[in-house]
Amino acid sequence: MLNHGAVDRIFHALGDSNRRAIVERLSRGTMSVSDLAKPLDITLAAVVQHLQVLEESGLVRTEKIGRVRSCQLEPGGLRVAEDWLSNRRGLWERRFDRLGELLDGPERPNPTPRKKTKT
Amino acid sequence: MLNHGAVDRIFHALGDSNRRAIVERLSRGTMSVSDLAKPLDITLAAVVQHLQVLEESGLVRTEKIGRVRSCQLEPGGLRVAEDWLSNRRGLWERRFDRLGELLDGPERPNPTPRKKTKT
DNA sequence: TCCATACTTAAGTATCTGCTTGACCATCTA
DNA sequence: TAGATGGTCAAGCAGATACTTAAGTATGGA
Repeated sequence: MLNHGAVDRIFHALGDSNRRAIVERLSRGTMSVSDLAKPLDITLAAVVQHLQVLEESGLVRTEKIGRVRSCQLEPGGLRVAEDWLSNRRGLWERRFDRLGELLDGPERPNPTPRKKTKT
Repeated sequence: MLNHGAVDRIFHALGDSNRRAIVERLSRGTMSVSDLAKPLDITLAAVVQHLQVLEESGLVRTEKIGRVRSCQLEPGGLRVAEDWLSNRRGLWERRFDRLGELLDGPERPNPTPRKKTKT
């Protein structure tokens, strides 16, 4: 399971609940490492390690100013994950619609915006 | 990190690349366990274990018909993850916009991190 | 009935992960 | 300049995780 594309790193990073908690807090605003650590019931060092993972995955950007490291969300990272999910869901739901058509005619209450059929 | 809400289970499940590969294939159509296993370079038993995790997280539904277990995607599971992500991103981007307005216009690429106030 | 197919389950293992401790460095404030 | 504050780094450990093997069950077909 040693893959390591961008998507892999992002979903791996989001797989941990403390890291998701960090993303959650950062979505409400930029924050220092020790501010992030405060409500987290783990040591500062552990938070730093989580931040490393988050930064390598592209979900978070950090910048050190003086002795304080300021952390902020990188929305593009979230976007990548979101897109992966919505593409998969889209594929499935389109397939499902087509099956519905086959089974009982063109009576779909949910009009999927159809573009060109690829493949 | 022994949380275990729905979101936790879903992101944990998506954290593994083989499990994501399974979701990927299932997004293209219903499939049996051994069909899923074929391109995966791990044993059938391992695939069954991954499917267990996916099913418990609500990302996949399976049904046994005769001796074949047929697996399909549960789009609602993907939806939960998607929503979590887009909510966080939304929060961040809305904050970002507001800050941009405050500063001087709708196009601030780099919000200056404020550092002077203590407490 | 016999064999193959399609899983299922349990037990064991190697590797990974999250976390801690403790020593350390850099910056700020009095 | 001294001490406090904020963060960094490395080593090590316990438990989680992904995986394997091996033995077993249920179903389908000849």
